Amino acid sequence: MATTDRPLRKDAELNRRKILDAAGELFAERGLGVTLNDVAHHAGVGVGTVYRRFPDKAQLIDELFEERLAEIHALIEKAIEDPDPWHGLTRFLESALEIQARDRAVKELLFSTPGGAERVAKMRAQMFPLASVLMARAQESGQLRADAAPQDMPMVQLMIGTIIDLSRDFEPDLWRRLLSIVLQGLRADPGPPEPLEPAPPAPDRMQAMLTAWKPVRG
Amino acid sequence: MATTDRPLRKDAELNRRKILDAAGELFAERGLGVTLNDVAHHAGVGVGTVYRRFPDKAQLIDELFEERLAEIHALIEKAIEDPDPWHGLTRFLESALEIQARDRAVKELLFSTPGGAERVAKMRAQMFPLASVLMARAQESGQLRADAAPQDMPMVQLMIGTIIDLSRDFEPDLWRRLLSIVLQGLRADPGPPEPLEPAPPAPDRMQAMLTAWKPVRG
DNA sequence: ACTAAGTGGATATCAGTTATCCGCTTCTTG
DNA sequence: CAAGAAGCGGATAACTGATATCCACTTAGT
Repeated sequence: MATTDRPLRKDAELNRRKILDAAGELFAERGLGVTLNDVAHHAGVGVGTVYRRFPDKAQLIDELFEERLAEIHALIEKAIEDPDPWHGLTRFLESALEIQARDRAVKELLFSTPGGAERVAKMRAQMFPLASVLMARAQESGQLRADAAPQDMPMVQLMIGTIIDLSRDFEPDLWRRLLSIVLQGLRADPGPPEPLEPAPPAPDRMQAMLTAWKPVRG
Repeated sequence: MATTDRPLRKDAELNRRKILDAAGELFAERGLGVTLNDVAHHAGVGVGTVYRRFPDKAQLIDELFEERLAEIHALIEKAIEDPDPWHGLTRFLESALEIQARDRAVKELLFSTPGGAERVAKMRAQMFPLASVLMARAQESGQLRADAAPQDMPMVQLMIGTIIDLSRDFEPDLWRRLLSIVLQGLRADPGPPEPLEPAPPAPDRMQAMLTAWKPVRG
């Protein structure tokens, strides 16, 4: 749709890249809520330039995240091929969540359709059967509890995503601790629990984290 | 501060109650984001009346939730007295989360200070040592894993709170399923897992839930 | 050197929230 | 039962914050 047009002027193409880069950075660190004015400023161009290049925010986002989503898709396919099904499952969750930790916008893209991005919806639909396979394998090998369902996967991602958002600016690895707990709870054969990875933050830091937390939009 | 003034006129006092009731309902079902105009309309009075009675939203909230928070406080004190420490712990989490499920505003109050409500901060500070006792007891009895910390408690509440918010309008009890998983992950002596409580929603209902989800404010 | 393409950023527009104002109504009390 | 204080409703002023446009000016490219 965008690539069939005749080539942009050299400087325009450069600005286009600057915009895309700036948007990527800004979305990653502040979420999809950033305005195109912010993006323009951060890219060192005028607002007009951004709007000339991208009809609206949704378009820009679409273009920007096609690759990022494909990345996650690839992750799950790789996880299915892991010889140890449980290991494949946990590695997938970990790596998907690492992406979420690095990029605020990813969670928002995966778990809501701000502008009605149908592309994302399709992607999710594609991933579901893959997640089913991933989990089925871990169940057959007797490692994942039998009553876990593929539907639990996005829930876990969302729950841990909450911790990621909560602690990002204070204790960026804290989510791993909570993920350990959840994974422990998903085992079919829970032996003595493995030690919880990062120690919890000191009570006063917890306090700080909690008061900085912002609730969801109604 | 408010009670030292001379008594309100009869009709004014009545309206005052109507406003408080309406606010309680509205906050419960839509969160703290509702406007005082909404509250006024829902109470069947004019906006002016609300602003005459309450200088601003924060004041209204403060007044409204003093009791609600005390309720949670009482819950944890009761839990400490439970003869079975693990049962006390799980019952506390369940009942606290039931309140969150019933009332959208509670989570926002507990886990953020929108207007700088110091009262809430104090309350949290009071609860922390109680949570410590609750958990210590369960650890001494060998039921709660030794490396769990009181700091994990609010995290769990937040994580499950996410599921509550996600599923409230579709599958209001779904959070219990995820709580089961987390609790399983917190046991020191995990035998064969207990069956997961509510079944997961059908895939298409999951899809609906996820696309309705709104991300946090940046 | 000429023109089509591109640029910046002030600004119009829109939406949503908070809070005020003031003409009118209702209580209260002497 | 009068009179004035207290209270009421709700239109609307004042903000805030975001999106998107417009147009005088600059630059690339033939």
